[in-house]
Amino acid sequence: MSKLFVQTLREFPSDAEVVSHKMLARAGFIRKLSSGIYNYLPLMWRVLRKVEAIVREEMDAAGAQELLMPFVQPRELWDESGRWEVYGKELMRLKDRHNREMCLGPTHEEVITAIARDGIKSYKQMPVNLYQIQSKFRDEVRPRYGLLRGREFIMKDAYSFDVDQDGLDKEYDNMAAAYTRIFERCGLATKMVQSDSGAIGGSVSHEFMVITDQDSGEDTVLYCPECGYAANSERAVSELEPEKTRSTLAPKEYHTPDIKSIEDLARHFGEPTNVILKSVVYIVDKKPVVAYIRGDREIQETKLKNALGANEIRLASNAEIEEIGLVPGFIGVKPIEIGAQMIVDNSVEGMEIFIAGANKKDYHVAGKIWATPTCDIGLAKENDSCVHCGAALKVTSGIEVGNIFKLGTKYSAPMNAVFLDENGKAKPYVMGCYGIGISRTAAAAVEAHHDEFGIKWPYAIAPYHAVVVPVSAEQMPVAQEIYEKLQAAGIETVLDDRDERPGVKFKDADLIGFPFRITVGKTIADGLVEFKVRSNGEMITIKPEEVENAIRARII
RNA sequence: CGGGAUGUAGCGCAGCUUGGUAGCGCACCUCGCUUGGGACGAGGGGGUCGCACGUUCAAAUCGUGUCAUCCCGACCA
Repeated sequence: MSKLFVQTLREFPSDAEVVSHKMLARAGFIRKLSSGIYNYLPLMWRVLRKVEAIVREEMDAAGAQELLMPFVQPRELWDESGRWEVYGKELMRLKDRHNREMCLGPTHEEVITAIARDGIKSYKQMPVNLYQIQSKFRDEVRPRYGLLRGREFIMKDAYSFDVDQDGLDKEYDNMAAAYTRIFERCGLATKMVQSDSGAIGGSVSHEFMVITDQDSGEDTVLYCPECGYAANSERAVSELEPEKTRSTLAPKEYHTPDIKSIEDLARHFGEPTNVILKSVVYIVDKKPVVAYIRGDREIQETKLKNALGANEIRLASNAEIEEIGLVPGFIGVKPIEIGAQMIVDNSVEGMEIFIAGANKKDYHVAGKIWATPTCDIGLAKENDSCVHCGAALKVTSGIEVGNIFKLGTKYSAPMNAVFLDENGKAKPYVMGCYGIGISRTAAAAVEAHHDEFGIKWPYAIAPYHAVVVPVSAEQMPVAQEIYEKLQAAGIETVLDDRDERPGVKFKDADLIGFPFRITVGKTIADGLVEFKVRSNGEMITIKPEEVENAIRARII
């Protein structure tokens, strides 16, 4: 321990917000170099290598082959897939000395597709699954939460190539099974949930979410306790009550001076919020779009974006709303007359008589629904009905540690990455891609396993398995002996040989999170040492020669 | 990109209002003492006060600009 390069801090760093960031920084695992960019110090690197080792074992066992692609990539490749333009500012671009445009790889679909294009010419060479473990760079608009959302992070990314959809479906299931094993071995309980495909693209995708009790999860997951349906809120679908909602107001115009919000309107009229039409104006790819939804529901912007096939979406400012001839707070159902696109959520279908803005200041109007096609752009909520079995949905927050996508020919077709089938016909590969955030997984483990004193590493990914703490110098020889025996037995052990008071050693041991602590103190007079389990606080007094078995009995 | 805040020693902070030779706690070094849950005493090392320009006899302190960091939002694997 005296030689271990680790500096624990007495206090949490002031710039840390979430528990994993606070703990890892204070316990000397990481140190920030720049916003969203961290040094992985020796303890952290040991953890990361353990996570990587588990990932490698399971990926190899699942038939994938490891390779390593360059971190720096040429623009030409990204032009082929069309993502140089689409990816946006998140793509870290740079120029070399010849003024050639390059980028730092945020993901490697382009490169791997180029590799496959050169190497896979025949259907006989497939299926194949290639993966790498490497640093990725994404210039996040707002990095935060330490390792949970860094700009540079370590990721395992795998890409599969198949001759047809059937092959892809099989590999997708194969990867899902491997992922489940990986996270289990890392000591993490995960849920596999349906997700939106985002910038990677493709038809079907799932995320692996670590479910924590805290609010540290950035994603919201809806799941059905009855049938097992689970989805990210960006994608989750649900059913509303079948009954129609109708306002009791007579169909006419009402004076509503300065009453703009749904809540105020509900109070003013003495009506429930579900008979009020909510209108929200967005700027979608630079054009205004008015989205409608039932007053008690919320718009899910990712769904809206997908429904419109859009790339960029944001709320319109009041000025922009006025510019297209609408009155903020009093937007009604006729923007189509002034040229803005309309999109209506399914929830509006169940509104028979409703209250909406009158398109003029200080007036609302009650009336009947107008006929228009609807789609799903609403956020599913807790207690909505499951579309599969009707049970009430539940909500939880999660940390996304892995995701799997069915890409199909999204990259192979535009990049002309083809093979010859049995009939000598050229076809694009059917691809899948599969990611695991290595550094995020390690941080998620801290989120899931800690207490007020520090980290409680799961045994499989702990930087070390055990620490031997001699209370005073007299106990050093016995401590040294135990340390050496454990090391020889393959249990990675640290001997706290520092000239510190026991309190300091105990605090550091708890903070760093060694799964097992062996304390050599007064009881050694009776030939006994104290054996403490970090995860559950179990503490027993045993003979030194029993320590190894005590540890083995407690790891599964 | 919008809103808010903060930059002073490795970490946590005070000093700034009212300009006058930069401080505290922890950490670090030396000595003593202490040893079952972050002891104590004495001595010591370490800072272009984010950077630039300006005002002034004099700037950590006032002004302008700039950069960085953090929080909320928008965004995102």
